[in-house]
Amino acid sequence: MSDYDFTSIEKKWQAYWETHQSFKVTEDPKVPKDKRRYVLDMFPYPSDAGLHVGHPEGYTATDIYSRFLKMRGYNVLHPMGFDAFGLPAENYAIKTGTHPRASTERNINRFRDQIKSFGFGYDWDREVSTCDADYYKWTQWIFLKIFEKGLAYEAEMPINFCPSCKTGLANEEVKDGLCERCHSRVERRSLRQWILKITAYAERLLADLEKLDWSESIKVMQRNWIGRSEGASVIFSLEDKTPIEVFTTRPDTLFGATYLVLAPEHPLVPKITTPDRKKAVAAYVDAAGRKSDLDRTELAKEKTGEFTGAYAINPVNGGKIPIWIADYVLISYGTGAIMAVPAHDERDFEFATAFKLPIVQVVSRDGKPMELKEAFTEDGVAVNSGRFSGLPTPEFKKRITEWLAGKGLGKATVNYKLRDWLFARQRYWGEPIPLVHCPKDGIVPVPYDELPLKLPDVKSFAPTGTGESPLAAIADWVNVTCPKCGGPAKRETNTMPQWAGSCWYYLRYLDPKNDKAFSGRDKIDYWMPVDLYVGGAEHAVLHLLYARFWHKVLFDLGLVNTDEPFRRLVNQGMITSFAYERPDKSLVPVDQVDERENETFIERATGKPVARIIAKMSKSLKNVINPDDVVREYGADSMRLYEMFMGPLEVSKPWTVSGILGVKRFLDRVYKLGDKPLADGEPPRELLRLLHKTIRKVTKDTDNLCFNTAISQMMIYSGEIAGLDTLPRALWEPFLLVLAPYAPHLAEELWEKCGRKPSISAHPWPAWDEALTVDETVTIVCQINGKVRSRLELPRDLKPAELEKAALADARIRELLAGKKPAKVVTVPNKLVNIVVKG
RNA sequence: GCGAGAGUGGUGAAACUGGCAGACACGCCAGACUUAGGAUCUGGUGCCGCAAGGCUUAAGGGUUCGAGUCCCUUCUCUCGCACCA
Repeated sequence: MSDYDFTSIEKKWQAYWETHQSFKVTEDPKVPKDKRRYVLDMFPYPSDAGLHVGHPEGYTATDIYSRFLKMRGYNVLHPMGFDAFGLPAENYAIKTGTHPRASTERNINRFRDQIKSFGFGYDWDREVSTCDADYYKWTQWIFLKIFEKGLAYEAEMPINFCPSCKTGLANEEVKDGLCERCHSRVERRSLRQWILKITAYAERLLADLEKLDWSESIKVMQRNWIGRSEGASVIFSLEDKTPIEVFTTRPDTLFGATYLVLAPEHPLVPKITTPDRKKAVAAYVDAAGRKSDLDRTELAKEKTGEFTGAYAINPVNGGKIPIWIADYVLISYGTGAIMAVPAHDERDFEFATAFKLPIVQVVSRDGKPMELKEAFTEDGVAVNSGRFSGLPTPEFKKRITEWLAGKGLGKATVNYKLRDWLFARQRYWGEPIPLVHCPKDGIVPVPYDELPLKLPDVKSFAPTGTGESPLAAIADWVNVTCPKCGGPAKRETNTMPQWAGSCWYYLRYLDPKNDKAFSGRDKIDYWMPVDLYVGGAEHAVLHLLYARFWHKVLFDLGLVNTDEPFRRLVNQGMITSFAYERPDKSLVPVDQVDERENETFIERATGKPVARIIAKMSKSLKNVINPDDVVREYGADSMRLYEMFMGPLEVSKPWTVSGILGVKRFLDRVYKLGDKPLADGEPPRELLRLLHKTIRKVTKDTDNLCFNTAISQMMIYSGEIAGLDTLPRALWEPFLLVLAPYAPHLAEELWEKCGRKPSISAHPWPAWDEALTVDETVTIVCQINGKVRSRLELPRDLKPAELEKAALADARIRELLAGKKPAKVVTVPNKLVNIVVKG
């Protein structure tokens, strides 16, 4: 008897797969379209911390699924690569002087080794790195296509600027006013920027979500982010007839508009402000300009504003209403101006109350005015609205919009919260934007045949912080001749954001070495779209929105075959860890806590009890699990199996050491089963039945990504056959086959040990015989008034009358009935009999 | 505040279209063998009760012969959004 030496077994088979190119994929034209699958992982950013346990969770899921599909006869594309441009490498370079390329390469090599140590069946010939010139050549190429299509523009405008990362950020990269990456407070700064017109695709990005098999929560996040709202734009005018356009979703409340509010940045503000209000207004505008978005929202409780001294005319009733400015109105949404209806909008109500402005009710619940202690924002029936009074809200909206349109005073309008995508970074380690600024010809694209525009070497990686990237300091790179007129010109020195490379990497995998095109059209047609995309939910509105946008642009250019890239998306849950919390909610690192009996935990330093909680893994809590350690101590197969056994893929779940021991024991048992002598005879009937049930369950569960229940079925099965002295081949080999996607190294080893030729991954998946899964007898539950009172072991498929008869004949049932007559008997074939008695 | 998802043993979790709640695993208990490093094997283990039996899927109500599952109300947690007019 030998020990389960997982380390040498895993090394052996990883070497075998590598030398035999077991997972190399080609575009075999004989395989029909419905037998091809593209299974994609979100590629990692190779940080210097190495892989964390969250990475192999998604990767294991897709690996099991891909191996499973392959065994079922599919041609499966399952590639891996690296999202390799980005700030951490650059920051490291600033600190140490190491070129980002050097540290990135080192990290990639480490990541690749780590990923390989799990035995994932990637086709490594298709590996891509977004920072390779051969790759970013095509990122630049696609950018130029976007530029040519008029979807990229340059603008100098106030933007989100992270003072710590020293670069501008897209809206999607700011969370609660903090930089999504480093959590510094984001400032407002005016910078020259390159911006992509993602808003031009807002409607399609929204509508096409319907076609996608994605989790509802991600779709909702994207919908909210795009933020479509239907309403009307209405033109108010000043006394001197200057028009002011506002956007409202409630044109039905026009009669209740008692003042207008402009954003402080609104261009009309300086023009309309009366001399006596100039000083106060200018001070307010200045203060608002210096506030960050966070400041503006943090102070949300107290409404502030200033009266401009000007008045506007309400187009529906000729009412003269004051015009205010306030920072609760955003210049970037709608027209930067609103009509305020305090009776029916909470914010306007607050503002009107604070500044003692009139509140006029124009909607009521039932057509009769009611007392308003707060804004009534629901739909209702119009009041105080002239000849529109009495109309229900939706009808009113339609009628008033038509009326306004007829008078040229407004029209139906759709607005989106989505803003254009700020696409320039004032940093070094990214794709150079391939444009040239010529004093004569303006913006001139770098000719396609000069791509890639290579990232030059620099002396200093440090961002200047002035809105210029480190590239600006390299005179002989910056100064060029204009591709158009040949005169002196300057290169664009901004680089692209990290998201650029990941917008299309799934297309490069299809044809990674193509130097004529970003990807061959035949390859795109062969594989696309991605059938299953697995990754973390943190990219819900960043990568996933940007990639959809680029894909749609490529689709419109006729360069790809579908208008959506990722047909099905699954977000794996986070792997968390236990930590401890004092009664005051402060956290205690795990190494400072002792466990006592019955689930109590004591902080060693104080001797006081602390509560066990589930927390994200973090260095400070000392609860980080390093996957390398796990592979070394328990083996890759145990790690794979454990991460899948913990619970459903989509939910987050805490790591426990005892949990991995459980699956390790299972693999130990399976390994020992391999020592039993094999027999060729007919296996026992019950075990054969269990085998077919197991094949069925593992097949269906794997297909549905329900790996935890598939594993539990394999545990049950292995437990049952463990009692045999000799192992019928017919029970053993099919089991190894269903185990193979889950614990591929062990399965290969045992497959070889029982005399089969490797690789098991190339062997067809076993089929189950439905007839063989059927039990001869079934347990019939006998209930009286819904309570289980007895169980009967009966032949299958008895008729209802027979079931009823059997149940009523049961001694226990007769005793409990005590002669009472059943009022009703419900029977469910092969399941139960429920006897209903009264009284 | 709004939106989405979720609340099942000591723990991670199962449960198909309403039909034996708690599969599988951890932990714990008992036994076997005896133990060199998280041993292994067998049995038990939702709660209350000596027992018969009763109770049990966040709480309460409803529909139903029958509800973890469907409907209503409330509570709690996680995530996302948050002056978007």
